[in-house]
Amino acid sequence: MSGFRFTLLHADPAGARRGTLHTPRGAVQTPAFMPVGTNATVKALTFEEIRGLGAEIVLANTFHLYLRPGADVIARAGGLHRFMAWEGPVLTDSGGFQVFSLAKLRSLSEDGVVFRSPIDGSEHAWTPDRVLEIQATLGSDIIMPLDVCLGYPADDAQAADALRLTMRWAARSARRGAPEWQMLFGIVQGGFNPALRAEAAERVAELAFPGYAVGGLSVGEPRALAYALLDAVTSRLPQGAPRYLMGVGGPPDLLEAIARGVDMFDCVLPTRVARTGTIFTRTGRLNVRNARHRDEHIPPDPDCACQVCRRYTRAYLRHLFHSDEMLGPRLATYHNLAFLATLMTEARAAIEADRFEPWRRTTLDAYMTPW
RNA sequence: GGGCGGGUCGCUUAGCGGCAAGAGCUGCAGACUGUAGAUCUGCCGGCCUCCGGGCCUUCGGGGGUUCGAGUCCCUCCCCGCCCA
Repeated sequence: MSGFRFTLLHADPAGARRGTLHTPRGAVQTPAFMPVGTNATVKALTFEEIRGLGAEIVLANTFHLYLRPGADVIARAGGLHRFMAWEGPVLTDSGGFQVFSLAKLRSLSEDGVVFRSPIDGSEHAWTPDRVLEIQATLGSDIIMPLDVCLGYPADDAQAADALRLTMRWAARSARRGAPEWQMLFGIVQGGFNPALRAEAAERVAELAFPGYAVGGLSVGEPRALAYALLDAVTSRLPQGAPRYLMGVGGPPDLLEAIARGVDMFDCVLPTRVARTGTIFTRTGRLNVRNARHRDEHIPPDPDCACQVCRRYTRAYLRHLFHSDEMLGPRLATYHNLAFLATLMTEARAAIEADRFEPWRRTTLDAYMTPW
């Protein structure tokens, strides 16, 4: 794992952290939001645009790319970065989440999972080792171990079972380790019981991963519960390693999680909702399709300085969406990602200046939409 | 002038004696958190509602038959196609 280093630059008294994750493909300033490029594409945008809007790292998906076009194709292309023409760091998800949410799970055993492809029904067997091997073939920078993902609700017995298996897989993954040019994170699961989460955090931390992910949150559980679970986890992770909250990306959630010591995020929400016309603004989310925007000849978010907000209007975006023009999803996607990039930039500045809490409160108060 | 076909929610249409009346589109809203350009949900004649429903006005116009008519009959108007 040469070339990787996480530097904790500053910690807010309340717990928010400002850091830099150095990778062989560039540094990532944290807290950071990682746009999701499941199929080796952040839907609707080019990577030039992704770079331009301020993203320093993107997520791609092992599950999807393994099934199509196949990790071997990507390897022959010269690796994921060359394949998709993104020179910055890439984090790949292990595919654990997708095996449980998208595939037809055939069996779950000590050795791994057997599932059917949602694309062609073909059967595949994944072990923790195999998943690391696939990610090595893909050539991503930060990789994740196979884990067991639960939906909400899940009772403690289920969560404990899933956690035990996830932990044994984590131990196997840690033993195998990653090539020196990759960074392997550990994943903390544990369902919806704070005590179980705390135990999971401690045990994953014992495996001494260079970074830690928190999985299985924002899957339908009450927000207050998610925050409590997060508290239980981050307080038990080593200070010197980056913490990555998987799958979280609503603006208020990001601020709450940063306050709890999270450094990295990924989420499909900003890009997914953008494709149906929902955009983030400093006063909350809004749907540009709505009739009230028909004659609003103002920027999508008047408080945003992104390329979209500098050139286009709500009325125009509304027209694009109503006309089913592909530029609508493109502009909305660009704006939402730029919005989060800016939000992260502001959060970093606030932490550095020891004014994260007041900044967070002000920002949350202005952001009226409750999610 | 003659022969067919047709006029039902903004559009396209279903309906063939019990109908405030089905579908699709549009429209009006909502959902989406390790991806889903997908999809799903609610509303879409008016008024009231204790949300169970209640009342009123509707299927080109007028008249009629019938307990009951968008549906059957007469008549007028309009549209499309064909023949002259």
